[in-house]
Amino acid sequence: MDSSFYLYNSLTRTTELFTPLVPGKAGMYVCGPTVYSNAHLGHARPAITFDLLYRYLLHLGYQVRYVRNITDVGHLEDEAEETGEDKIAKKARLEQLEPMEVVQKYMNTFHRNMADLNTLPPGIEPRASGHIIEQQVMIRRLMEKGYAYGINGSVYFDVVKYDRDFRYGILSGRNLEEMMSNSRQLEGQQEKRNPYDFALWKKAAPEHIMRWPSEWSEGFPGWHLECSAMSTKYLGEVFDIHGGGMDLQFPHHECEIAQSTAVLGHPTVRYWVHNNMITINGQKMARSLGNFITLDELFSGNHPLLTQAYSPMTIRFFILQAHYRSTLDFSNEALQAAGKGLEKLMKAVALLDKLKTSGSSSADISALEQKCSEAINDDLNSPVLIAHLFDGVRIINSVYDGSVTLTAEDLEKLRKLFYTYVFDILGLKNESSGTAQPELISGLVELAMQIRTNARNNKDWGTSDFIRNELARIGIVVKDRKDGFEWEIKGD
RNA sequence: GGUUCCUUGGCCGAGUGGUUAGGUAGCGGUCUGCAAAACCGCGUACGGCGGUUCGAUUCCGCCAGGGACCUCCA
Repeated sequence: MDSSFYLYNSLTRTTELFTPLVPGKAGMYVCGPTVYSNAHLGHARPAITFDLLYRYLLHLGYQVRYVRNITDVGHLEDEAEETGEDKIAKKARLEQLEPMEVVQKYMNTFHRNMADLNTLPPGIEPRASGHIIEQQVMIRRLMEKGYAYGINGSVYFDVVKYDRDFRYGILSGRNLEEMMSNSRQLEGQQEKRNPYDFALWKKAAPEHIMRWPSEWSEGFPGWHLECSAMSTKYLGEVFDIHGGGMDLQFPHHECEIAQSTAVLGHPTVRYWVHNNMITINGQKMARSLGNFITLDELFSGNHPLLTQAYSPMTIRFFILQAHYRSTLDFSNEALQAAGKGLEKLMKAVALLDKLKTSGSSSADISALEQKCSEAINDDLNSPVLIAHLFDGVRIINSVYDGSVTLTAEDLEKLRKLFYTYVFDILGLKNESSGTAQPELISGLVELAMQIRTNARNNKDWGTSDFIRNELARIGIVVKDRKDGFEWEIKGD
């Protein structure tokens, strides 16, 4: 099996052959959510993108350490303003909850949504609030090395000094001098030596609940610091993959690079991988823009913009049908199309067990295998992979209809191909409504169909159609075939 | 204003210097008692204007439109 896996590296802006730091092992850190409200469609993009990457690395035989953090402290409403309030703390105030209740509430929802989307849980899911010590240690080291300065109980990262010794802006392609000459002057940042310096430690205002003691002040860590501290703690000073949304490239990931490099003297991440955004009416879907649809709303159809509910697998398939580095535009029409396509794919998979084999094959399964492998190896090109799988769908349906033949060996190969790509790698699963009493239902349907078959034998089309129509009305679809009939419970 | 990306058929969305992406929707056909499903076929898609080339949707330039980042964001 060809395992030359190529991945686009945002840092070098090229597609590179993936070679792990340690043969047979892969380390991956992905920026998780800030848990202060419900997860929306946009959050499904990185979750599914990096789930695909995780699953594919596992498929290739790597022992993968997958770390995805939960930001539960330190994320300010407005980094630039001195008045910036911690997002969690703000929500806690609004909902009259303990900050940790807010965190737990939305973390639970996030986990439920992720499980619904059939994403595999990360191996380690560290929380910022659980790594205050590690972050403080890092601040201390940054201060010792002269890359951080304290003032009025807060500590800031010295971007200018860092830029002199290394270079600030390598990931986002920015130049500090240009940035400074082009930036508008913001009010209320007198504490910092430079507007692009960012907080490592913030002194907590008297009313601030989330606070930890430190030699600088009672306060809390800055947002960017947690990822630097936790990624190196669990993955080492150099690790393979760091993922996240493109919108995190600057400043978040840029600051992470600066912090880690300043402490260690060398870069830590080998492949930076960024997923693109989901748009709605051509605009990025974001909590702060207010144009978002939560995953629960999508699953229930309970949102003014939704004409119907969409199942988790429809959402997953919708996302996988676009390349992860392209924007993906939300619309009901697009989601419905994805749902229909997924249904077609899953029906074909179910058909694999009903196919008859022949002495010879009239379809080239090996060629299909090759194409699928090439697609996924080409920077996780899931849309092309899916296109090839639909070629396989046509083969399956044609074999079922008898216009294409397969040997037992080829059929086994095709079955393995579909199971591997559809279930293991793309992470799709069957959602057919697990009805409560399948035996009772099938017994009743079989009874009705027996009556219908008798009617058909007597060319009593009226009775035949009546039974078919009535079954359809309660959601059971009848399909007549040359040699009998089939029926199935229609999914939503 | 700075940096950067995008513009593909009704919709979503791949891709390529000359050959079918795929899904969905539409149309025609096969099959069927009629359907459904499936299969087969179809519709002159590559924002505009120039250039390079034997040949450009694909490369270059200009123009138009849109997006992302430069605040928090997946």
